[in-house]
Amino acid sequence: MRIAELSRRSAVPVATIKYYQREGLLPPGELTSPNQARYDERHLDRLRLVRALIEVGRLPVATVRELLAFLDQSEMNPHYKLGKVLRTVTAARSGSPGEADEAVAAGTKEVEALIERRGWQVAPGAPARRTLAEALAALRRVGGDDIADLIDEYAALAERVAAIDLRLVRSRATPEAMVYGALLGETLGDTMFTALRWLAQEDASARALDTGAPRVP
Amino acid sequence: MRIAELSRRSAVPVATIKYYQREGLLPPGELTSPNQARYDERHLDRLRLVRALIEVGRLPVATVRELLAFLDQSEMNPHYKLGKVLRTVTAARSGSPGEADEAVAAGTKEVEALIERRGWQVAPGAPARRTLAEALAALRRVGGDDIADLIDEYAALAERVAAIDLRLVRSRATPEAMVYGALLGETLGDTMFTALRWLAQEDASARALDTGAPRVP
DNA sequence: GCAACATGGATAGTGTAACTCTCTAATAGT
DNA sequence: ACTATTAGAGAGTTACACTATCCATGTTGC
Repeated sequence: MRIAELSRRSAVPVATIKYYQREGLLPPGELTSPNQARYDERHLDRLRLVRALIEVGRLPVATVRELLAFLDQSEMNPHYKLGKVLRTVTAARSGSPGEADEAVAAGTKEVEALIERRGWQVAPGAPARRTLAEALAALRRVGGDDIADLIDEYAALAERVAAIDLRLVRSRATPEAMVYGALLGETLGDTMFTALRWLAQEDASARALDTGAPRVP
Repeated sequence: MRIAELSRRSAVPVATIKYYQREGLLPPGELTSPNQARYDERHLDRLRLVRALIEVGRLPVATVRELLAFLDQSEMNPHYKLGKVLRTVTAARSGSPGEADEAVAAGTKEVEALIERRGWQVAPGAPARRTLAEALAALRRVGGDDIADLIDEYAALAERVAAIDLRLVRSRATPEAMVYGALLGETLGDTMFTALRWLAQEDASARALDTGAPRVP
């Protein structure tokens, strides 16, 4: 197919497709002449993945490029690749590191204690450690200690969510499919779970606090 | 205190404080002369909250302004206020609406069926509905049907997370404190839970897929 | 065969968000 | 007196994700 059809089928403007190609998110089409190229289903699949990661998964373009580069590396050990993918996604979805005052230091200690308590195996440099430490520090700074104190209960549920994720990943046939599944789980799956939590929260509020269903103003 | 001290104690640059004042996130100080103002602890608390919502909760400045305006409205019914807060936060954290093709329409149907199955009370226009529908549609477009098919299991856990959130909110003394707690839970608490999920995922991968702890390259 | 439209590739421009800088006149502290 | 600081307003900056314009070539409908 030509670029116009690729654009129509993916609902992505031609200019944007060209932009993604420049940025290395989408391989060039097969040139049939100096200014004509042909695209196939693989381009369409890739484009759909890119849009899903950017729009639904809210990943920056630069991160998507990194992730796709990993996926395309067939000579990399899949287990190593999986670690890279997890780390890249979490690093991108964490904010930029705030400054480390004593509140964050205390949060870091809390995180270490939690990991110890639950016997989790987590790399020392995992971005999620810092994200969690900063979230705890922020909660304690603004009067949300009661929330921070329930971290063990939340952790127990997070573990069960991760167990579902893992079961999914393992059910996939090849190591490559497992890595791909882990990527989807950590980006789109995360968005999905967050939305489910919002719905459940709204239900809980409506039910218990008698707000009624929040009205559209 | 003067603005320099406010800046030092909050670790927010003076120029940024002035920007937040212009944007209506922070009330002006008490003017003691045409070009001198005094700030107190309430300003510091507010500033800390603003930074936490922006940096840790990843909310846009415009959304924070909206939320603070609700919190400051003392004459608004707290239950209504709570609904407004939930809706405002979820709307901000959802992406901008993508176009509604037939995949999203199918996702919407799935979401409605799920809400029905679980007996959830959710307003028809809740932003989370669309977010979830788009996440499902995206998953199915990129080969993540297996993930989308587990939505009921995820929903059951989301319900339990929401139950913890609710218990917290109810344990607060006044209606105003409850609304404030709900805000913290839905922003900072969400960041906290997501980070916990990442840690649990890394543990699960390390344990079951034998990746070893992912190394820092 | 040829006019109208489409394409690849390069470059430049746009819009938004969140700051950050500069300036002025007027204090505050010493 | 003199240096540093401040309020308030406006302009400038940076990062990001597109979006638009060109031009030389191709393709296509008639």
